[in-house]
Amino acid sequence: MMTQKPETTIHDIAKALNISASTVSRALNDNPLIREATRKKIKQTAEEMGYRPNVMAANFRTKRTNTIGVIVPLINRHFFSSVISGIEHVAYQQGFTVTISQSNDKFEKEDKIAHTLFANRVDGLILSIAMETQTYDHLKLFSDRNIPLVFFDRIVDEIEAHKIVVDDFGAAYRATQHLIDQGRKHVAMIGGPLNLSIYKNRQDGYCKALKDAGLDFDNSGVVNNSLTREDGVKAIRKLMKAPSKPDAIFCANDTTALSAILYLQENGYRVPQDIAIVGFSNEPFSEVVTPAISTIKQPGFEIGKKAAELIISQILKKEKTAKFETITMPTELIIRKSSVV
Amino acid sequence: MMTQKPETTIHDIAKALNISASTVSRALNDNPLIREATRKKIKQTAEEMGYRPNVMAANFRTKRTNTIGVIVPLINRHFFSSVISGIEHVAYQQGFTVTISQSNDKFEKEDKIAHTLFANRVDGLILSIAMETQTYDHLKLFSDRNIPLVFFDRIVDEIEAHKIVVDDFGAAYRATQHLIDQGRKHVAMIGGPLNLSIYKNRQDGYCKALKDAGLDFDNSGVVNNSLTREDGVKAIRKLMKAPSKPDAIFCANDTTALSAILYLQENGYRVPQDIAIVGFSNEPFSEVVTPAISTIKQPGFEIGKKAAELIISQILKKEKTAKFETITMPTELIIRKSSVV
DNA sequence: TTGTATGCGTTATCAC
DNA sequence: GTGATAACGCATACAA
Repeated sequence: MMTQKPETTIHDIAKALNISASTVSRALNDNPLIREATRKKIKQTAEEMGYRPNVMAANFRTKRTNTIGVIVPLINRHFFSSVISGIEHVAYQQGFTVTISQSNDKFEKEDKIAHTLFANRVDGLILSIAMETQTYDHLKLFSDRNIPLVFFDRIVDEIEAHKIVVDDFGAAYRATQHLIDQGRKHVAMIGGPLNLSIYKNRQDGYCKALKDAGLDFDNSGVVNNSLTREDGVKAIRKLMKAPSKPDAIFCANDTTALSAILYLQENGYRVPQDIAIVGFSNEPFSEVVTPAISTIKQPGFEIGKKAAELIISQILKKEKTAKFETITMPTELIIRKSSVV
Repeated sequence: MMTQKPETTIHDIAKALNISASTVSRALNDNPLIREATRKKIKQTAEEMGYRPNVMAANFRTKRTNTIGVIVPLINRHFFSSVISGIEHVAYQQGFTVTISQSNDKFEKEDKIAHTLFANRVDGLILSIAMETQTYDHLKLFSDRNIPLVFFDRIVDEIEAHKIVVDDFGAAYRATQHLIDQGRKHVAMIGGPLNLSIYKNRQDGYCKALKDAGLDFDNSGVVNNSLTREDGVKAIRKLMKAPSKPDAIFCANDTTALSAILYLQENGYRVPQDIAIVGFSNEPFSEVVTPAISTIKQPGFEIGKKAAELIISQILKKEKTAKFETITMPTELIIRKSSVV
């Protein structure tokens, strides 16, 4: 059983220098009221005595934690880890700490995490909601008390907050149009759950592109699922069993695009000659798979940076944010081998 | 300017029920001393009054944050984000929060982060050190004060702590042996910085395999760098310019294995016929690139889970950990097209 | 420019 | 079983 040597506090430093603790506190916080010489002496003594500020005490006192909470569906997913990386990058520069949790796309977990983060008094919350989430009381917890909230990717229309999205509609439109430009007439789609606006928007963009091109939109040409590798296989199988087979498929993510390509190759179809494919997200594998997947590039790192900037600026200015904006980040259609003969 | 309605505290509840705050505190913490009826009444009132515990105050008082700090070189890297995901998974179950930072492989940033996390009084720290890191005072900060520390992947021999590694030596040995088994005689290597034991061990395993096979080890057959995509290109270029060209290359990660494959294909070499390749880590792209990359699978998620379990068990038992262990997680050599004709 | 006094909300130590 | 009280370390309003 070791006896811990007690941490030195500002009082210890004060005593050592025969001054008051408040002066020490101010000096350590670079309060301009303190004379330069005093500050210098205090800082030096603090250093010598091995002083480590007790941030918990300061947080408790100031009711601020300098901590940003982040909830994503899955940490271990390239887009989300890129966003997290961007958030951390900015947060670090600004002296904030980042607490990360993953909802695993489950509402229940998201709900619990939100309550935990709230109880821990994070200064702000950045999140992309779970696929399952349909009610938002756990988020109102924050917005009701003016704790800054920033949504990205999977946003919530019902709550007022800054939101960062990409132009899913436009990107999907361009992707679909690109397939049509290649002379494809039966462009099918593998889509996500429509309660999430990003998937709704991607689907709408796809439909609009078909319509504008005068192609009749046939409902059997769209399969909606949760966009996993396995779901992708089921979806492509279903599409290929339909009476009128597609000659192109727009997939709402790269994972299902990959499923489709692998399935098609295994079953004797040629990609892109028989069936052209476009995905969404530009996963790391998309560039190197054969054929390389045409896709929509989303700037994950930049989205994270922007989200952190938005939340920190809200945290630092005390007034309630008057006007919330929805920021649309640029996307890029990357044309690779999977869609061009 | 909104006036925030003040949070209700245990004192408010106490006043409302004409009892003492300590009783409220105990009841809310399910202290068995409190009579069931009292507890029930208190909890109900707390609920009605919208009571939210002030975790900051409790942390301050108890000197515990229920927070685990994590430092990785780069969040946005599949292996690390998998580990983080595993850590979060276990931490969530056990009621811990996870704070993440990335060192970007810079010593200076790692140092600052360590100090910040320490000041924030994380209950424990899990980390994989930066490539640059050569001194460890910032980590002694923790070990000196018996704050649990768990290393994974890039560990530090000089500090006593639980460590989680994979058998880099053995895995590299098997990978190299596999290449030799394919009849390769000139097996080169693209290695990482040797101050990190994982890369040292991988290189040693490679050398041992050559030696055991009676192949003479030629120093010009190894190029060490920081294993980025670009470094990989430089390395393969250098290897192919050497007087005796390799007919196989063991790469210390999949990123450089990919660099090598792409470079070789562009320059008219066939993989694996002319040159066989094995990587390390099993990145998501490795399975789907053509040819698919033979590689060593590291259980990132499991490593994260194990790290979290180890640190939490240390946090919960108050005594100083007497005996530290180094846990070796299993790896698997996945043989794909890049190494087998 | 510095010092004094107070309180943040909770838990822990004593009492009763 | 419950209550009164102190203490955690710091920041700040106010005083000097």
